[in-house]
Amino acid sequence: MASIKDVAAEAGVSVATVSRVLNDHPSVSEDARTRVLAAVQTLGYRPNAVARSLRTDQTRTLGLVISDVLNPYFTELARSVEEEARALGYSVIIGNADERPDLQDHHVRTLLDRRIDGLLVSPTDGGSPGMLDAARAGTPMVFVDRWIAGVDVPVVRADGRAAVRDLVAHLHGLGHRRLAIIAGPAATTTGSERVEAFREALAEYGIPLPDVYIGQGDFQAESGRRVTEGFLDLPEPPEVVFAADNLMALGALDAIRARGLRVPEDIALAAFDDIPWFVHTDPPITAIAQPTGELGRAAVRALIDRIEGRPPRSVTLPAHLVVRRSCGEPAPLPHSPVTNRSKS
Amino acid sequence: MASIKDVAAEAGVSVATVSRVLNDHPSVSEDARTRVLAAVQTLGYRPNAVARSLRTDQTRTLGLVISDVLNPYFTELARSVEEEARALGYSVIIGNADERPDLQDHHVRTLLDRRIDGLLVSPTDGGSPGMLDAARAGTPMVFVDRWIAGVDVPVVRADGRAAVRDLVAHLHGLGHRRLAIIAGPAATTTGSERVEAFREALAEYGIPLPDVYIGQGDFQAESGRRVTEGFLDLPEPPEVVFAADNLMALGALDAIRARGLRVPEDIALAAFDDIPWFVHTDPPITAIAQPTGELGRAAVRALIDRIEGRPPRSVTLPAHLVVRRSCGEPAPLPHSPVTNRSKS
DNA sequence: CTGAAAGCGCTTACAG
DNA sequence: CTGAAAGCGCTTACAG
Repeated sequence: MASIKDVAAEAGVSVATVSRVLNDHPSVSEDARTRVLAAVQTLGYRPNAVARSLRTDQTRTLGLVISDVLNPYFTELARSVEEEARALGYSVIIGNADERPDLQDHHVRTLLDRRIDGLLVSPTDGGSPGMLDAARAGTPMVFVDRWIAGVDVPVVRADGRAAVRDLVAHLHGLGHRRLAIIAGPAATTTGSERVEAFREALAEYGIPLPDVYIGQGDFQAESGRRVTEGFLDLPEPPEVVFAADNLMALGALDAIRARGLRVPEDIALAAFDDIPWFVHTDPPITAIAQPTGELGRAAVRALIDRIEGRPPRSVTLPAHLVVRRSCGEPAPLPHSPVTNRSKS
Repeated sequence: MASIKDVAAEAGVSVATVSRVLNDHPSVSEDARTRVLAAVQTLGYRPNAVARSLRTDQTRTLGLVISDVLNPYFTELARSVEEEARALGYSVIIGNADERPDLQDHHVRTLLDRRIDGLLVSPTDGGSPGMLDAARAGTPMVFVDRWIAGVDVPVVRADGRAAVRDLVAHLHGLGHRRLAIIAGPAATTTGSERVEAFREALAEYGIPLPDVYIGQGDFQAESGRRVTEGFLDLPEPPEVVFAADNLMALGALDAIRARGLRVPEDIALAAFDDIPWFVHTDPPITAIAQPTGELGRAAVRALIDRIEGRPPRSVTLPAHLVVRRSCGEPAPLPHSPVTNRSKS
């Protein structure tokens, strides 16, 4: 691979001059510029980003540590992050934590070792040691979607409270009174906040949220299945299951279907996070949609502000309810009346 | 951030010695080793990967350029790639081409500039200039899923021919005779191969594949919608639509539903690539499943073999048919008999 | 406008 | 076993 020395030799100038034309430095003669450019052409020269980074102490790279690449929500987030970063002249390296704190830590460390300029993270838990260290060490950092309290890092996220309230109103209007939730890990903000929002919304209707109706999931499909089975085994199973993310909703559907039950006739289902497939599931699933693309872009802007010395701002955007048929409305076709469980 | 010099000073040795203990070089006294390790501890020292890479001329990083992150198939592929790479001591940087040759080129260039040790690519088209250059320049490279003819690069992919034959047998057995396909870009191998496999399988039953039954898509949902609308507008619309990937199947469903038609009563649907949601769509979708995880792992192994000087091998794994209900079997419940289109 | 030189943080022959 | 020194490929004051 040709190096800057080769280009300098080919163009008959010093490496300093080559570097200057490559970096658009103003004081370069027109003659030198054209000769360097020609040499770059003939040699097919591309600057070594590793060397440049070592010298300038910046990589123009952002790290993004997400909780689960297999979750369409994060994959969409990742896409918008990369897009905005690219538009602003940065690359992004994604680390997938798979909802595992140890893996999250692995990626944070690796990313920091590579000297990324800043870190975007959606923490998997209360904060793995490596992440906390990074935050304390002053690494430019922004939390997206999930965040950690007590750490001085800007947060870009969606507020689902109003949407959850709308959801509960919708469910209440349909006559549902026994509502359960499949929660995410309590150590994660989206895990606990969604439960709290749900509890508060229920309280407005005088409906309690008993512990047996709070299933502990981990945002992955398998946990949705397990928790739902537990709900269905209850002496008084819930009429509605609200999954705190789309993957656990998938697991819930698996469990419900395995029992030969139907949605929404036997049990209603709603999910946090909307995905294109929810339109085509049987039945279409009522969900709370986040402005995912906006979140990703805002997070990148905040992080780059921080990196480039401008004051970063936290951003909170509203989520909204998308009503479909999985909770019982609008009066689904009354097919296959034989069910073994009925609403209260 | 502490550098190797700081550690050396703290431990009272030279930087060479620090480097040796960090790299497990045998000739270091026990005493020096413990002092260095202690210094590393107290300073929270982490080696600068950028400097190390510049010096050793290796980054222990693999580049993965995929066609579309929003496609669950690629996201699963990416996950298995990262997993296997991590197990073998490598990191991976993902570049998302969004099915755009120009973006693919951007990522290949950026990755090469970063001096990744090897490149895994699922080419978006016949080969963008940057990619071809890289292959010719001898960059360690392996094609996954899609490949480019005439380039001497190992290929790790699935062979869907047998599965497509099984699919056609299944469709023929259900009485379908007018079968259409939503193809991927002809410039991509999976785009053309799937059409050819389909055509050959149909030929075995004496069924032709007229041009009007070949819709040109680009592997993204919107094209599936557009092509399907075209099919439905035909004087003699097909009885079956086979989408060459899951995203175009999603678009097809959107289009079918927009017309108020039902699957499979009015039109059957099958897809290449299986995803968890296909179990829960209305109706569950018959699909051809690839051994995605295996492909990702095999591709990483081949690439690392190449990087580390061992002869890499191309790998072809079989895909298989997963029959569900979207093509008409097993005799779906006869609900809502009022349809405006019937089978031949 | 231009070049020689220092230096970013490492690793690794080389000499001892 | 250990350290001084060179060098990876760049960028950037500094001097001219």
